[in-house]
Amino acid sequence: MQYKPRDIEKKWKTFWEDKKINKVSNQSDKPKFYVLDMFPYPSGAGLHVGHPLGYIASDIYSRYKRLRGFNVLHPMGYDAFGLPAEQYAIQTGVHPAKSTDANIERYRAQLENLGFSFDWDRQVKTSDPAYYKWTQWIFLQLFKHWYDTAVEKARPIDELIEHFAAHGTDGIEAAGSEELSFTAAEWKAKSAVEKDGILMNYRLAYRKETYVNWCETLGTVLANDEVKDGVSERGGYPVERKAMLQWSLRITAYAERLLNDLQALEWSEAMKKMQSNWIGKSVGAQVFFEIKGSDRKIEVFTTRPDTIFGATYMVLAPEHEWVSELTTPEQKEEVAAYLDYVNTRSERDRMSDVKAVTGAFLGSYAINQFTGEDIPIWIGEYVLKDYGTGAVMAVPSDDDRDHRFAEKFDLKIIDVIDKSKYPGAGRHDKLGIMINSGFLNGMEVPDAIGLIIEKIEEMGIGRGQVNYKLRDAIYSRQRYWGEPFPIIYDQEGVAYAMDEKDLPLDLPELEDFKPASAAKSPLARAEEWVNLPDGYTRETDTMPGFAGSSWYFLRYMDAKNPDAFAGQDAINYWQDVDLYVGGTEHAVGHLMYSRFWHKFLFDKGLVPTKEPFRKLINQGMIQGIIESVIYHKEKRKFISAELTGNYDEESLTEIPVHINFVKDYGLDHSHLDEAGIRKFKEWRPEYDKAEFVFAEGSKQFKTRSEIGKMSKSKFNVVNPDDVVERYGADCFRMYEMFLGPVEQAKPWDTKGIDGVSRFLRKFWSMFFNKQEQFSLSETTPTREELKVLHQTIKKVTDDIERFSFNTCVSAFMVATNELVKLGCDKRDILEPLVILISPFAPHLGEELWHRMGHNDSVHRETYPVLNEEYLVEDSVTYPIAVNGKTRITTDFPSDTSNKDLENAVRAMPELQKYIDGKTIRRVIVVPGRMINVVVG
RNA sequence: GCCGACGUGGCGGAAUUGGUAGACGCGCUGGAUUCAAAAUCCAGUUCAGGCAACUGAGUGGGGGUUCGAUUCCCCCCGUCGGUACCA
Repeated sequence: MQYKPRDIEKKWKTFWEDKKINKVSNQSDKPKFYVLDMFPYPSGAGLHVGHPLGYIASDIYSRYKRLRGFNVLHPMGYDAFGLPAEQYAIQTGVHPAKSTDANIERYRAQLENLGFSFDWDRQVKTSDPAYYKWTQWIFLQLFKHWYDTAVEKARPIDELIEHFAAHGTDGIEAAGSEELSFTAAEWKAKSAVEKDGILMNYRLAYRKETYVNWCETLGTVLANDEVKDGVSERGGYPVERKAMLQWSLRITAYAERLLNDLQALEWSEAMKKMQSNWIGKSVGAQVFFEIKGSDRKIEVFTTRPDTIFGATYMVLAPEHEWVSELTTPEQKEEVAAYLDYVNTRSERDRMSDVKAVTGAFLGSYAINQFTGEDIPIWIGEYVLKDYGTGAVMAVPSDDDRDHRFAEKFDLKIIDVIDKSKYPGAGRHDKLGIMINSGFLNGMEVPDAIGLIIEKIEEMGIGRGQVNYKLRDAIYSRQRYWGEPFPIIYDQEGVAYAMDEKDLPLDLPELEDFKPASAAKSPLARAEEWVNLPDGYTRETDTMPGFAGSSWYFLRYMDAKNPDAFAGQDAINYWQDVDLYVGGTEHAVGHLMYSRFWHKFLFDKGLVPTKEPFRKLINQGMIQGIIESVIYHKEKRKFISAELTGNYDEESLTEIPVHINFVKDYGLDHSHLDEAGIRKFKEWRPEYDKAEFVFAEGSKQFKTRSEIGKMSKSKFNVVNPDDVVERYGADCFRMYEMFLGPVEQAKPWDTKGIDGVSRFLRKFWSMFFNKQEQFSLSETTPTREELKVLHQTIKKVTDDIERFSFNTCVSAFMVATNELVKLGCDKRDILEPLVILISPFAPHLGEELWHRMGHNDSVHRETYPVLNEEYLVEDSVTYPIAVNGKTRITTDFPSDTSNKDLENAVRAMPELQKYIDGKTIRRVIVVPGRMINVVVG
């Protein structure tokens, strides 16, 4: 009987569906286990072979946990709002909801094809009004809360208003954009607009002016990576920095908790480090600098207040609000020119380009109260508006960037730290002895920091402060395809929350998805929707991608609940995610926002856990091979890749070519042969007439190959459906695991799959006799057979527990090779083996299980028990090394003592030639492992 | 630039706590089976030298710790991910 995956897989899929095998209940006597995958964005290119990698791993783990007696939640859904669908709509006029639903349907079919044990009744879709009702609801809660730093907890905004009415800002410790101070009487006297402005300073969801990359021609805001060299990547239109009034979330209020709670998580150290670096806690001081001839004081944050005697100038971010005020008439022209330049630079450029030092002098001076000197005020692109206060006191002697800036513009440098006692210490190290620093002279740096902060506080010009690199998240998008804000404004622009019982606020229907004029979201076009009868207007921006994905894992717990984002019973049962599997590309963004939302819901008493994701496994990307042909733009010829050295790189361009046309793709000698060139010309008729230039004497037109993302635009997408069609889902699953460690990135190569396919046929054949009939022997297994079985149980179990699925597949191969060699056909061996393999190859396992005479699903079985007795060895093979180099191997009985081993080795005649007259200095015996003879 | 990860045969990778480097699979070579092919099976396969026994080298490069380093430490190179509006 041949192994026919196509028939088997279809049969068992139906069986599982009919018997509701994958249905998960929120009530169970079993312990719970929640396994979560990062849900996909349903792109138009469909699922490619890279997507399922993590899903397969988590599915294996889920099925394994079920066999071990857990009630396992393993759901799937779609991150359905996003830019690509909107761009597609702009190009084609197809409504994003329509294209998204079509893509979801395709994803669903592709996912089902792979035999995952998802409980599809819990599927979520972030663009579904029944879902985003709750995204909007959580947003409103953020809007209605402020963060009380005294109790480290979010509190209702009404309590803050009451406090203001009774005591003003007195006794308030709150996370805010800036520090405010007023009395109760002053509060009461304020207008509605003023009160709105003040509350925005405290709300966890608030509006403020922020800078964005604005592209006038495209009429839209661009992401940093859509901007290349100051112009838009699409079309090459100019991009400028523009201030816009936008919603933000006050994630900074939670910075300390986000940092501290990392400790208890079972995440990789690398991941925790990335998060903590992103939060970027630094301890230092806030200092106000007086400005000569002005009442203004410039606020700076510095981690090195000890170096304040060396602060010889100041640098403001070019966007700093006082730039124009502090610019003197003589400097006006220069400053304006510089601001024009900075406007064309993306934040990324400004941070990474450290060699090109740029700046402009404003003409004004601040006063360094410690040296008493006037210090010039500059602007420079290396100071970013949203980092700290957007202004730095520059200490060229102890900061690299300040140093480069001072050298370039010939500014004064005063050495304030003598590092001679600490050879090897760099400019940034907080080490050395203070010099040229008045009362600090002679002190060690750490002591000086303490004293200067005291002094700064005493002088009333600042105080010790903790600062975070983490910035509040901009939450507005001028786009159509996102959650509408449940916010309305009165004629004066005061923001009000919509009534919660009117949620969800549905997206209005539109014909045209292009941005509206004057930097407005497309929603501004839906005038009837925007303008309410009573004169109020709706917010026209929509929420960003991370809105829906910041809480979706909670919705799965109770996906259809109409009365809450999830019912309290369900949340109390499932608690949190035990295992979260997803890509490192989400290491900071998504994981940080989810943690923030979760903590907020925890403060509200709506979730019982402080952290959403207990354990995190990062899956590496499966990359594709990008093949391109080299085209000479002016000569309009294609150049074989090995000849490009003869041409100016500027005149050449790479044109991606479909990998199916390329011979030996991914290899050094990847090329187009005659047929390949013909296919290429048929595919891209615009190049029909172009000449192909070959290397002399060569018939192969070489292509350039590189490893990169699989994407529609690179024509290198490999669809799992095609692989499944040919080899079966079980083979695909095992092959993806076999490729290598889940965490590691690796290129896809379909060629190797034959090995796994051969293995599955071999495994299958163990259950059949020579007449190809299903046949098992009921005789008692030999010790040797039992050893193979129990070694495999041990290896596979250990490896699943440490998420090493590639070595599990190897273990199954090894076991099969050995059992076939032993001619084993015994039920007592093969039955446990089928259970063991069923998480990896669920259809194959089910088929064999039923053929063995069982009626219930193998996936409801109990995991085989390891018996260590069968693993005991009588003898150990010792490698014997001389000076660390292995020379011979010999068997010894397992219970030989170290002393006996040493004596036996010393006496071995075959070892003498390696000792070669030298003396044996030592013999190192590692019991059960190896023996090393040290000679010299 | 900054933060993080990775680098082992022709290829994907294994070596779990510092203890036989290359498990398992692909590919390749030779053979069996076949009219032939596919499929299957057997043997070999890190590199260099040698008919062989064997000898030497070898885990991106350089240095260090150790009886012993793919594994630990320092420096360098390369690739990938993130860098706040791609998802």
